[in-house]
Amino acid sequence: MKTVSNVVRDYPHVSARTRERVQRAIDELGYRPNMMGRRLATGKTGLLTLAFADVGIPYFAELARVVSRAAEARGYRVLLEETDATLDGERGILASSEAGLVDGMLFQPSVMSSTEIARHRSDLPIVLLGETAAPLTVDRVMIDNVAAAAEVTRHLIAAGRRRIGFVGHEEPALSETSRQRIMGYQSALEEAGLQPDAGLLFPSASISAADAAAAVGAALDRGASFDALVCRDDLAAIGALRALHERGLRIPEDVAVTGWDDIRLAGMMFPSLTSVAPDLDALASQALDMLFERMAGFDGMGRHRIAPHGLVLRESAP
Amino acid sequence: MKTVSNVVRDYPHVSARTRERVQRAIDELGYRPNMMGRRLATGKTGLLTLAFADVGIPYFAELARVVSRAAEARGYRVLLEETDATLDGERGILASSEAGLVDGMLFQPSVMSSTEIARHRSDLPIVLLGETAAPLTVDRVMIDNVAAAAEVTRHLIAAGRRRIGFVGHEEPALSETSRQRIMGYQSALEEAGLQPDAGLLFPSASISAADAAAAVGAALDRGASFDALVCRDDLAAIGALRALHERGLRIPEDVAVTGWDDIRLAGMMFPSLTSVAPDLDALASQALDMLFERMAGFDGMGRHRIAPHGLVLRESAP
DNA sequence: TTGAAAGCGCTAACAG
DNA sequence: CTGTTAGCGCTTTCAA
Repeated sequence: MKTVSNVVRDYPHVSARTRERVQRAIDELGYRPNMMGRRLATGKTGLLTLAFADVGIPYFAELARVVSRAAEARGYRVLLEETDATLDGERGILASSEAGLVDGMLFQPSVMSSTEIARHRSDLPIVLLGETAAPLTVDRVMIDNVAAAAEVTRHLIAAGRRRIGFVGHEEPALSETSRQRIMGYQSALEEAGLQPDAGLLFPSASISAADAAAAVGAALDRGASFDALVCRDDLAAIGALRALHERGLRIPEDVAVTGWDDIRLAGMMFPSLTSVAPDLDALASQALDMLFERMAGFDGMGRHRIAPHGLVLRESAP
Repeated sequence: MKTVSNVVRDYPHVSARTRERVQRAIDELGYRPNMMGRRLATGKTGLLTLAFADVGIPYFAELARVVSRAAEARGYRVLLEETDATLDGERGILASSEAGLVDGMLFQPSVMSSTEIARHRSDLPIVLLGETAAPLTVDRVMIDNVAAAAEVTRHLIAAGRRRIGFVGHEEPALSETSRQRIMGYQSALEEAGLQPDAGLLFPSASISAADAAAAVGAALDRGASFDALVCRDDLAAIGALRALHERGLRIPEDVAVTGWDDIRLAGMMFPSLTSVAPDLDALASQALDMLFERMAGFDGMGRHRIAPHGLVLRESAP
């Protein structure tokens, strides 16, 4: 029994002859190791949960891809879990009454508060993704949203834009993501001596191109005037493009537009989207590094890491 | 031990008093049932694999979402597996040397041949998704691609289009998906007395908007002339829109464009995309129905089911 | 209605 | 280097 186990797992101290004999039997019988047995015995499942709002949102889909590849490289598989950005959904993720299904979890909360996350004392190693306020006790990776938002805003200012709006944040309850991006946007305006104008903030009913288009369209129809839009994410930017196109405005001549996330389709819009590009590979590997350290027993304070980002200049805001 | 097990699983024949006593102990101790133990004992894992090329492709991301919700409603979780549309990737999925990790699998092959799939005698219940030729022995769900392609082509013909191209299939090796769509397209042309023109087939180097844009752009630049494009999928359509825009052609006035899959962003393009809309909910639930029957022991011939589809008319081909 | 015993398929510790 | 003996945490008989 043990010898077979050793052969299956490539344990070195097995004589070539025995190994070969066992292997032949394995092949003949079509034996497949049963994971559940192995995992019960070792206590490791080889599974990770990746939880976020909705795979149908391109950013998350691309994140899932990157995480899943990175996990696979470390011998892990990924279980996808969607919260629909609801409190219940997110609580369900943390509560998930069954233990031992996964060895660790990568979790991007949308609405849960830092304190509620902190209160959840679970034995499951967790690393948080994204900007939602993370408790000091929990690891987290994000990009520097404030800095990136300031960069993109500065880029517009340098191109001569003076009335710069912001599109796509939630209302009335701002997500931490939106808050940080708006902070960066505002600080860049102020640093250039421009007056932030609350009338140039255009919230969207949901994270979707359709709602962003509706918001920008309504603003234009009631006479709002701006020469650039910083969008919370690429979906909002795509919606903004659509609303502007519909009303015959030229992009970027009349209004420059920037997105965020640099999703695959960003370059295929017309005009193509200038966008903040988080380094997903770095983000995923930093997150997994910390998660594996936790799984290996590390029990220190929460580490908060910053993943790099870039700004990809395209036609919508050259 | 057994009594606790009974309480945990809500087995009815436990006295109220005992149940209450056990429950209190569970709460105090923070006991969580360990899935691996349960699953080893029952032989069921509660896990399903969903395998396809790439979650970064919007259609697959949306499919993942629908499947994952439908599976959850039946008490199952979904393990995501990507093949990158490579033969090795797909073989790896079928071979996956460990048994017992999942109870069943939904698999959308991209390149594997029907015979190779058939040859793979595995004890794992499988249902195939999509058009790739499926062996008679294996269950499969798809939409009627030939019919849908004919419908969309007829729609263009009815709108007065006469030189209708097809965009986005592979070259030189056509996928079964593309083959069926081209068949439907061609049959609608012929039925209207239009001459199919091989010069109006514009293959794309990959399933991506960028390559489709390059293909359509190159065709236009070498003088190809057409008044409508049936695109293999929405990504190809988005690429086609881009190439047409770049060259100052009006859509739909000069060229009408149709997509396929009706991804979320289809309605947000400018102009918004007319698209074939597969009924993903129906597709997922039919697939899961058959999969659960297999998991329950059904061992008959492969069932080949057709899920419904619609045609969503939007600005690009009203 | 409750409890005792056996075993799911594997690995870890130990002995030979 | 190989084999034996105990579990991992649960469920499933089967008795009490």
